[in-house]
Amino acid sequence: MKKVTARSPRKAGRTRPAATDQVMFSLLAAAHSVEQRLEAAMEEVGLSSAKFSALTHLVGAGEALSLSECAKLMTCVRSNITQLMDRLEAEGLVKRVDDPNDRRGVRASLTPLGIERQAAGAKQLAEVQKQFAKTLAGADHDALARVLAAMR
Amino acid sequence: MKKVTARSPRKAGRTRPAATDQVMFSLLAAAHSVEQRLEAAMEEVGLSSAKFSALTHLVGAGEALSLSECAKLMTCVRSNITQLMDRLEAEGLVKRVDDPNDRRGVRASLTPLGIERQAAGAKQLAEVQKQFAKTLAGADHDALARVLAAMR
DNA sequence: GAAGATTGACGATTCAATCTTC
DNA sequence: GAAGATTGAATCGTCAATCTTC
Repeated sequence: MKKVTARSPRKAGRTRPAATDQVMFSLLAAAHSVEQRLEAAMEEVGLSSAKFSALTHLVGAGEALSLSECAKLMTCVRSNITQLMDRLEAEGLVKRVDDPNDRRGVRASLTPLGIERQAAGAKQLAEVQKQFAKTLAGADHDALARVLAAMR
Repeated sequence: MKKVTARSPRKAGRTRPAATDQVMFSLLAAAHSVEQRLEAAMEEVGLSSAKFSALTHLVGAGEALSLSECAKLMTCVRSNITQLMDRLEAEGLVKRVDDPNDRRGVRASLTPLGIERQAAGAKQLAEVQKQFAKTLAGADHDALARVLAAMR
């Protein structure tokens, strides 16, 4: 999906409260902007959000995970993981290993390079988060947290 | 891009203020959820967000638009529009017409079916927005609007 | 040479169908 | 038959050529 930009019927001098109908679009636009920054930051270390997410889950697990487990953790469809792992494996960041207990299963195992890359990604993420926090004044930050919690 | 789910280290009883580090992820998750709902609503009338967006810009313009103009309005790359128009044209929602003034140019023209479909999409969008507004209490709504305006 | 559009390739995502193994 | 993984096709997005026309 993406964007869904809505025309902003900004009446000349009006700068005030995002027309109540537009709040939803503002939310989407804000998230989109954050995603862009995040994606750009990841690209600096040769990753994408999807790749970083997969690596992070593997690091967090501390062991090889079956592709199905990865799919569950990333809340996506299995075939997605299959292809994501194809790309990660092609870059030497993970390696597929046979599941010893279940001959149907395949587990994704981090390579040293994968671990290293994940760490680099984590640093990038921290940077983006720091930037994000700085963008929001303290009060706004709390207000946003409260509102988002309310609509979860 | 997508998601970037972060592990939520929710300490037992803690329900409080999304750990300050997680606010950014909450924002992304909230937007993701809204996008899902929007996409689902559009699908009910045989559209996607991208298709609806293109149709809406054409309706708004009130005339055929060059593909470059569409790209500008949708803030995306020209080749994206080429393919989006391919799909819209295949469904009979728009028609490519030669630009009379510039032999390089191609303009996208709405068909009656395209107009009708856009109206259906607009209805779906209104429904999602209504739902969105209802989810947020009045105060939260205003607070969100203010915060998002501050971080734009 | 620059602008308009297309094409081809790839990333990320989904779905439906298939194969192997439980 | 159900679960694990893969494959193939579709959408939506990007970029890097390429072709035609200005």
